[in-house]
Amino acid sequence: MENQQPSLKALPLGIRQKGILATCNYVARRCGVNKLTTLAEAKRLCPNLVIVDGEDLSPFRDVSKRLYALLRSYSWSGKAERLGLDEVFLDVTDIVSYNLELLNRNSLAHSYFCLSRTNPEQGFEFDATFFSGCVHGNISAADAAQGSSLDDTLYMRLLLGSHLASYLRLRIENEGYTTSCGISTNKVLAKLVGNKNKPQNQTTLLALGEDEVCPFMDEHGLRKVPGIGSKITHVLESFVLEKEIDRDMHSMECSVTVGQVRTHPSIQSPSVLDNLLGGRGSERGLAGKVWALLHGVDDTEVKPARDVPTQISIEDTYKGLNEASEIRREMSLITASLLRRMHVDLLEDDVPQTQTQAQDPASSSSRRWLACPRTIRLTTRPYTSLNEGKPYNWARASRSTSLSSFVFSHSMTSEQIAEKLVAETLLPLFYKLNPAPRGWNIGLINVCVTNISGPASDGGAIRDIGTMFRRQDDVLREFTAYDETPSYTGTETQMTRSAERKRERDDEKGGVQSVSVVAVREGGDEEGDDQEENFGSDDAWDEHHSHNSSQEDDTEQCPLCGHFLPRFAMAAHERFHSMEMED
DNA sequence: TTGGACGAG
DNA sequence: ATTTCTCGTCCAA
Repeated sequence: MENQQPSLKALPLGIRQKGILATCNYVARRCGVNKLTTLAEAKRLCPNLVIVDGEDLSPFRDVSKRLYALLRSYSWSGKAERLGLDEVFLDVTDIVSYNLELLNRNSLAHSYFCLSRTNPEQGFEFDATFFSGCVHGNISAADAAQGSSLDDTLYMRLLLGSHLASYLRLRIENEGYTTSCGISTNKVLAKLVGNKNKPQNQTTLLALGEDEVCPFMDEHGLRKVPGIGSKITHVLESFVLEKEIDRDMHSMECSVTVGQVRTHPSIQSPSVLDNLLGGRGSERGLAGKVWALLHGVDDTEVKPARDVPTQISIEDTYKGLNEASEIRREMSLITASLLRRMHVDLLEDDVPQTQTQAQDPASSSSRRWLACPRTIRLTTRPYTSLNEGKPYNWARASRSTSLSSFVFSHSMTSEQIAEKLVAETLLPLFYKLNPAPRGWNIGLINVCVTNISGPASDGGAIRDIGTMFRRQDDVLREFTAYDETPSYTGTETQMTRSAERKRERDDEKGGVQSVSVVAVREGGDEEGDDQEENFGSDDAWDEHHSHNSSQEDDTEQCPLCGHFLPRFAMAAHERFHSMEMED
């Protein structure tokens, strides 16, 4: 928003959804306005607050997608995990390792950071005698340790990470956005330290061992630790204070710090936590996970970048719907909206490429599905007036079924598809969920498509690694075409020990999923040891490239079975599938 | 596989 | 007006 209307940048701005602010900028936050504050409260705190309707988040998603693609294009490992619309984790261990070896220890002040393994020209000059941006931690102590102890490399790796972060943040700044960033050795530390100098600066956590990591963790409120939510906080807080905490679990403030829990005399091993947190599900890892988090230990990997989301859902809230007609109408609206999202996120990019289909009216419907959801789920929740139920009315209930394939038809209009879907799938699910003949009191409707996998109905396994890389490379090349930023052509990966990750945060928007194909790389790399992966030789790459381009001209892909057919045969082919579905 | 709990923005 | 709208992971039945 601020970018389309730069005049807004100096003003307090809030994004409204229903009666609350879904988010707001930092100017507004200085007035005491926050995420989730009610409209009335926000107006009171900040009378000149500019309010923008956030019912349609498409503009935010678009920006998010662009910036995510930008960050991702710098990754060598492909590890670029999106967190919400405006945050990204990048695992840059490989880039940092490479540049660590490039360093000339005799002239650190005139160093060069290489961003491409294949093109030495791509990079930037920097001064490796200091960290870029803010540093959290005791530099002199660490510096001393650097001289004496073995771990001078971690110090230098963090330093390199800080310069890479600055470079990437500058790229995003050039696009018109402000960012903050945390640089550390794992996700939880990077995220926490990234909070230190929001919203316009980055922070590197200079902590070389447990002796420095624990003090850093200790000062944080329990609830601030990502991964420790309201439930766990409630349990642990009650325990250390030796009393039941009555206060609404959702209130963000939690007086208890990580340190209080970590140093509590009764909590000296994960097994004690196990007793406290054992009660329900997640039995297996939970206690150990929490224990590790309290110590700043987090060995979860930064997830590989994805090209399609795993689920897409649209929901809306109401103050109690009771009429079948209303419910049906709202379901139609939601479904239509969901179909639009599926087009944006799952349909192949409408690339200018082939001129043949440029003015063909049917061209928009000839785009291929990158992936198809196989399941649809309807969730409802009863409307709860404010004082009726005190416990958290998170009473959602859902029913799901397989998603009929006519949804991917190229020969029906979106309106037809939506109506058919409501009539044949969603209403039945609704009645399964709410058998009551009358008196529904619907407070929320959510429609979600999930179980998204490749267009060929093969269960989602990526069988065609060559195609996968070709598309990824195309994405990068497109990007560099109009932005003259580096791209890389190799897809091999190399990891070394001592993972280093960094996280990027965009101010009001950012993050994303991109529309292309890379999908999940199956196969685990184990933490700690060097990882070598070699897929996709250049030969296979070329073969698929030519193969595929020849198909783009006069054939299209059946979204149901993945077959490529001549355009004129597609309608009949779809009828074939419809008949197939009947029985 | 399905549905719920929980946690993230 | 305390609950917006998503997205992801994990667990048990």
